[in-house]
Amino acid sequence: MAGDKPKKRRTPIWQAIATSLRGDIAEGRYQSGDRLPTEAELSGRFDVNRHTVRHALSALSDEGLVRTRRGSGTFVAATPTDYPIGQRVRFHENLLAAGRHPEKRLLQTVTRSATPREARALAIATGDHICACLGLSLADGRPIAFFESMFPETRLPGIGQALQQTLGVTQALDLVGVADYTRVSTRLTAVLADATQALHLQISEGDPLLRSTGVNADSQGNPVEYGRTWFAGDRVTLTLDG
Amino acid sequence: MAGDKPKKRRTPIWQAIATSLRGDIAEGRYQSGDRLPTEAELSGRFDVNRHTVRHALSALSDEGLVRTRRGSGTFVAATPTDYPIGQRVRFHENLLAAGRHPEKRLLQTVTRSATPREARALAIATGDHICACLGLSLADGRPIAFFESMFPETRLPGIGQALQQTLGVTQALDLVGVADYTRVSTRLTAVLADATQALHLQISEGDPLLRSTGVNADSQGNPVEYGRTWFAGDRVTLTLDG
DNA sequence: CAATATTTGTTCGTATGTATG
DNA sequence: GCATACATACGAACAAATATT
Repeated sequence: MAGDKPKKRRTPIWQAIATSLRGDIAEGRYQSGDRLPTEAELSGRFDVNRHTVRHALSALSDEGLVRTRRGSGTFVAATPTDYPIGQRVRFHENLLAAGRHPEKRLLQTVTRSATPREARALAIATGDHICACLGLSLADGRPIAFFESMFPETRLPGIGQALQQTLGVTQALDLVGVADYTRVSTRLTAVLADATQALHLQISEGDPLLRSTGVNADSQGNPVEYGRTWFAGDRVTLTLDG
Repeated sequence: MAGDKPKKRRTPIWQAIATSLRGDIAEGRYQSGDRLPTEAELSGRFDVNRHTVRHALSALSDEGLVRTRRGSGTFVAATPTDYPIGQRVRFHENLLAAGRHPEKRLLQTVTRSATPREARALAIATGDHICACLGLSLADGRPIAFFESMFPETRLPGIGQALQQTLGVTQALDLVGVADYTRVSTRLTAVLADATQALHLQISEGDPLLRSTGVNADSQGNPVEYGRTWFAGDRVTLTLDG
């Protein structure tokens, strides 16, 4: 039709609305799982046609930020948990800093002999006793990772009891005399979930997992933990700080 | 039938066979990708039943040392390529240092407008032109990663031609005046391969991929590249140096 | 393309030695 | 001694995927 009547708008209205909603979600005004206002309400609030609101919502949906269900509404998608990894990996601190509620469940703790691979990683002799524990990490009640952690019992006497008494690796290691520890190596790859992992993580067999293999060492460089963690691919994003 | 008095055997035959084959592989007698002798040949060579050979091969397969293909044979598994990631990611240098032959194939290069997400990542205005290219990274002729790389053409005039002339990102950026660049953010998660990715990576749809999303910036901190890379989960292990 | 041979995968069955209670 | 369970080892036949002619 005719040319521009209003002032030359550099950004389309729908993008402005999308940006606004994106901000609301980012600031936590609408949280994961919350229902956004109806398209009618939004078109009233922004004083635009409902089509324009739909365009904005469509963009957010493309970004994976929201999901719409016909007849039900538009919902904020479950945001993947950002999980920083680096030289210091502290599960509870990481998630608390992100404003989430961390939780850890120990499923099993056994003391057994180290396999050759485990012995090499921990720099102990094959057959030396290690304390191995399986567990689950949750954020806001949702399982996000399944882990297997091995501690050299010969180097850290009493680590077994310490792990069962306390809730976190950091505290347990502190109890047996390791005041500080840092990550000396991390290896990452992608695998498919087997039946056991799927069960614990409440996902389906064959879903993608991000597997992290790492060694933590004390300040003298002695390995104090060799662990493998399987992160649910759609619930976690590992972030590396440049 | 059984006239023989079997001597007291401490280690099972199948374990001895597994150890023997493991040694052959370790000494390079069978190299990565080579086909082992058929089960029939092995059962003849070791003078045992095929089941016994299969038991040994099964153990090696569990260790990830070999992989069997029905109707085809048993092959020495290709060792996953170690791929260090950190503030400096240089594909060619990384692989050359590991004694492998790196290769890069550009599949497509187009210039188009940036989506909001891309614009945000590159710190440009939505709609600014970017040069987007799809490609494939190979090690020793095997595809290991599929990538999508976006460059801000407004900030780096001529990047499109530079990319098509040269073989690597580093050289192309050098041509348009970016002498050095570092990674300012990296995000990792696991996903399943779709049909396109599976085709290019020569894997199956639904195989696990490790997706890396990252931004590279020049020494002043201006983003010069926004890229996503999908690594074949069973061919690559990302390593982080502590 | 089709027929054939090769090779691994699966499922029966049989037999022996060893550890356990 | 006996019953049971488990790991090991051999034999035969067939199914299914692949390679070759």
